[in-house]
Amino acid sequence: MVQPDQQDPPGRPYGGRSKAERAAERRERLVAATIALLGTQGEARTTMTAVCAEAGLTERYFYESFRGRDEALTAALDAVSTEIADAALAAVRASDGSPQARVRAALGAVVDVLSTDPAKGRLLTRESSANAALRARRQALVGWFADFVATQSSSLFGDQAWSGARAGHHAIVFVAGYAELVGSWLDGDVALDRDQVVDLGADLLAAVVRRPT
Amino acid sequence: MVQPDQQDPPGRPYGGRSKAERAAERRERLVAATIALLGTQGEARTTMTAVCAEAGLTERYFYESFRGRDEALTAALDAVSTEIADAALAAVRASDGSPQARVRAALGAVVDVLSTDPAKGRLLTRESSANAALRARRQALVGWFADFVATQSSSLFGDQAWSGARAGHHAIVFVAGYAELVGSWLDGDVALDRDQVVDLGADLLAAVVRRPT
DNA sequence: GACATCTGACAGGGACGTCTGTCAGTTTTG
DNA sequence: CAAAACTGACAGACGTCCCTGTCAGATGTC
Repeated sequence: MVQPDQQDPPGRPYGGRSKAERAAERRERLVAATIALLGTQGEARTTMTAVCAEAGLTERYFYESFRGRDEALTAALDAVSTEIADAALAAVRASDGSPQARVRAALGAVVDVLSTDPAKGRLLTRESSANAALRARRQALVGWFADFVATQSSSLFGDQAWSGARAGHHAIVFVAGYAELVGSWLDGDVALDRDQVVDLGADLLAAVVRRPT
Repeated sequence: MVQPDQQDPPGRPYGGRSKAERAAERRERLVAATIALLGTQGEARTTMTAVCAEAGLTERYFYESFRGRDEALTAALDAVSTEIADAALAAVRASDGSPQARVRAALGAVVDVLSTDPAKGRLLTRESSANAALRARRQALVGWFADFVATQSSSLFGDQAWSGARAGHHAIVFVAGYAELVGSWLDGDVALDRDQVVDLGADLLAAVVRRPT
């Protein structure tokens, strides 16, 4: 019998790390490379070959983590999305001021992430609809962020806020619209400073999500 | 001397129409075909070959009107954009009610154009950022529509409206956000009827562009 | 130390789209 | 009726990217 004693551990350590660790690290490098390329070169130039070169890996390892180019693109979009969602949530939790102050904290956290690494900003605000797969994911994310905004607003503004489906529709407009504005701001097409962009967002969120008094 | 008597008219009639007429008609067919393909098949499948086949013309005539694929794509986007701008302006001029009623008339005209021919809706709300060239044109159009909205709002709402740069920024959010909402509505992801979508837009426009009283 | 696995480099088939060129047949002009 | 322009069909070079496969060398286990 040439059968191995155990047929489950088909991976052996290498360089001191297990197979799973190595694969995870490679995947991370590939995602980071995809984010960098998407945000600097654009979707069209973010080819599999380019991603592998940027990550310092060969095509074989690409297929280890992704079924194809689209999966890497959506993974990059997901990574940036969860990062800003986490940042916004953490900022809300860390803030203990008025609802308006909490909104500003959350928007400030988002704006800071996207402007500190402009590649992430461009990826999220511009390249996120450059591809059919990205577009589908972006739509889902807009819906997710809209729900997030509606829920948070409801708990922040209480009775003063819309609720239910209407709040969701208004939030969609805010999320997509503010993303566009931030994108233009990152491009230098909007003459505002960081605090003004945040304040503008807070004002608009209040105007859009709160009921007329 | 074999020189022609006149060197300017290097085109002769054919089928009863002048060269310029024929070229213009072919260009129109190509633009219509591009709109149809962009709006039904998506940007990726809107290849030059496909556009020519859809228009019933051969590649040579493509280059008669466009330098390349990108020019045809942006021409299609421009055509739909001017159509809805004209429709909105005509609706405002035809309406003689309150500012709110005029806004509803304008938004209704836009929504009707985009829902009557869903291809135009998808093209404008989804595929308009599927390509680097389209994205650049879309950004310019968002700015243009935002100025349009700000100007119209200013004349409709008078002192109650923001003015200047701030109005422009708010209008960008409204234009991009409402486009997203209409796109979702066209996809069937928003459970509203036509009038509700229009009213929602009118409410949001008022909330976004008017000063808090 | 022998053997299996892992890694990186690279070559090349296959598919697709762009763009140019040719060629026969039709319509118009002189 | 001849010459010139117009039209439509099509072939094929060219470039790019996706994806698979091979191969030598490095690193591990037994």
